Amino acid sequence: MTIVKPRVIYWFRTDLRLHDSPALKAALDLEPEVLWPIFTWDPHYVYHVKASSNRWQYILDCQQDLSDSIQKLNPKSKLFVIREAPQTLFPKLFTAWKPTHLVFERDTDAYARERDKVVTDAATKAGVKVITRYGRTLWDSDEVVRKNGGKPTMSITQLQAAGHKVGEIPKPIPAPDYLPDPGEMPINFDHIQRAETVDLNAPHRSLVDKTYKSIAGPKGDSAVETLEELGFPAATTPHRGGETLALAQLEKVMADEKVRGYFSKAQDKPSFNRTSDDSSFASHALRCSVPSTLLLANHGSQLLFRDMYFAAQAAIGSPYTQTLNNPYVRFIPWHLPSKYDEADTGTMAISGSYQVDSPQADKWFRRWKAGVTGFPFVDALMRQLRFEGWIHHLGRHLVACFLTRGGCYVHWERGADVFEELLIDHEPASNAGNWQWLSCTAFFSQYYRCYSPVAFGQKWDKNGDFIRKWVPELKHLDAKYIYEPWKATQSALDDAGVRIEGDGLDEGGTEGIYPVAMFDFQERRNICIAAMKRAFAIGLHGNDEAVKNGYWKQLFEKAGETEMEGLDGMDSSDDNDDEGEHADDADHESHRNHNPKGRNGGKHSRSKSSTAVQEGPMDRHVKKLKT
DNA sequence: ACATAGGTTGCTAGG
DNA sequence: ACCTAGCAACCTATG
Repeated sequence: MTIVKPRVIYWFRTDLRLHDSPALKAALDLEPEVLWPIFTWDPHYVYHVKASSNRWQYILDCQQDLSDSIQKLNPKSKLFVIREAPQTLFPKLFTAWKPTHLVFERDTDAYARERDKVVTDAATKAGVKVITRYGRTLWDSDEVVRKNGGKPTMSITQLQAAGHKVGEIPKPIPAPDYLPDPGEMPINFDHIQRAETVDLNAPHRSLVDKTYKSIAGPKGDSAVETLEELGFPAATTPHRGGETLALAQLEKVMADEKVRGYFSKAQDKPSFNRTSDDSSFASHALRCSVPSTLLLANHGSQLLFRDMYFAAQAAIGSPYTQTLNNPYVRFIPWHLPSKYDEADTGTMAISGSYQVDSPQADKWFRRWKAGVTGFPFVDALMRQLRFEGWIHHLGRHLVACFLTRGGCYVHWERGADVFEELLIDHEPASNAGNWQWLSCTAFFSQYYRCYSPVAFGQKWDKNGDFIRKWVPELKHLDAKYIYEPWKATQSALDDAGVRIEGDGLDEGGTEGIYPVAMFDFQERRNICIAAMKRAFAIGLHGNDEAVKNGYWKQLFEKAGETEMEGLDGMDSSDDNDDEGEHADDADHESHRNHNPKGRNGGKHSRSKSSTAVQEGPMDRHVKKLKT
C-alpha cells in the first residue's frame, strides 16, 4: 500500500491574505506535498458586476501583494492567476494536475454559493476532497443564522444574541512561516474564453478587453492581470490595496490611538478629509486584506454591523440585494426602479438597468452621480468618491439619504449600483444592507430623521475646507455661504470669482461656474417624509403579490400619493430642471409636484412586520381584485 | 396583551 | 462649546 501525500489546490477568492485564514491553515494542516495557490478570473465579476478602474486597481494590488508574500515564503511559488471561469476550469485541472484536495474560504452571497456548488460537485466526481472554512466575518454567518432560528439577523440585538450562542470569537491565526512547493501545472486542455455577451463594464473600458485572451496571461507566466489586460484606463485613487500595507496601517492606527488615549473609545469626530491615516481605513482594509478579528479591538461596533449584514445575506439568499422577492425589505415606489430580467423568472434578479419613469428624477440621479447637484457638500463627497474610490461612512450616509428618502426619492438600488462601481472597499452584503438602512427599507425605519446637506457637514467643518478641496469652483467663497451658495450675495460671488448657473451636466468643467441647486431642500424633505409616511402605512414588502403584479400602484393612487414611480415629472415643470435653453416657459404648473395632504393609506391593511414573510391579508385582497 | 425603553450617526431653537 | 426639548412617530426587544 502506498501512502499518497496530499496535493492541495488552495483557491484564493476574496480572501487575498495570509494572516488569520482558517482555510489556509486547514490546507497546511494536511501537510501537503505540493500546494498550488491559485486565483481564477471569474467572468461573472468581470462582466456582470460594475467596477471602476479604481476598484480593479485595488483588487490587483491585493493580488500582487499576496503573490509577493507567497514568493517570500517560497521562491518557487506565487499566486498563480488563471484566466478562465472556475466552473469550466476546475474539472480540467482535476484531471491534469491530479490534486487530492481543494481548499477555499466560504462566501455568503448567492452567486458564489451556486458557483462553489458546481465546483464542489465536479471535485466529488473527480475524487478530489473539498475542504472549506469561514473567515471573512467574526462568526460563521451560517452558524449565526442557525442560532437565530434560521432567520436573517435584522437587528444588532439579534446578531449579538446569535453570535453569543455561536461562541467565542477565535483568536487570529498568524500567517504561515512556510509554504510547500507548487506541483507541476500542465495546461494540456482547451482554454475556454468567455462566452458571455453581456458586459456591464463596456462603457468604462478604454482599451480592448484581453482578460481571457490566454489562459496564463500575455507572458504565459500566470502573473497577476494588469489594468491594460482588463481594458481599463489608469486608476486615480491614491489608496493602495494589499495585506502588507493594510496591516502596517492597522499597527500605526493602534499605536496612535494608544498614545492619544483613544484606545477604548470607538469614535473620534469624523474627519471627511483624512483617509488612510485614521480609523476609517478599516473599511477598505477589510475588503480583502485585514482579517476582521484583528480589527475587533478598536472597530468592534462597526464589525458587528458587518456581521449582521453578512448573516442577513446568508439567510435571505439572492433577493437580499434587491427589493423584488425580498420579504424583509419594505416596498416604496421610488423613482427609477430596476428593470427585471423577464427571461429569468426563477430568481427575478435585477438586470442592471432601470426604468426612467421620471425624466426629472433621472436628471437628479445623473447630477448626484456626477457630483453636480448644486449642493456643495453632496458634490464634494460624490467627487471624492469618483476620484479616490473612498468616502467617510458618514458621508455615505448623507449622500445615500439625499438620493433616496431625503431628497430625490430615487430607488436605493440605483445608489447601490453606483457605490458598487466606485467604492474600492465595496462588499455586496454591506453595500446592500447599508443602502437599505439609509433608505429606511430595512434594518432602520426612522425616516423622519433626515440628514441635511447643509447642516450635517457644518457640524464638524464650519469653514468648509472639505468642500474647498473637492469643489474648487467655490474655493474662495465666504464660509457663510459655502454650504449654501444659493444664498450668497452677488458681491460675495464676485469676490470668490464664481457664477452659479446651469445644471453642470453638459460643460466639461467650465472654470468659475458652479451649478444651480437641483431643488429646494426643505421642500423636498417635507415631500419625501410625507411620502414615506404613506408608504409605511400601506406597508408592502418586496415579496407581496401586489408588488409583483403591479396592483401596488392602485393602492398608492387610492391613498392620494403623487410622489411615486411613474406619477410625476412626465412634464418638465420644475423650475430648476430646464435644459438651459427654454428657461422662460419653465414656470407653468410649478405647483404640480405638491402632495395633496389628507387621506393616508393607513386603513389599507397595515401589514404587521411579522406577516411580511407570509401571505398577508393584503395578498388575498389583491388576488380577489385582480380577477 | 400592553406598556415602555431604546435605537451607530437628525435638525432646530433656545439656554 | 455643549446640553435639552420638541419635532413626528418608525421598529424591536423586554417584561
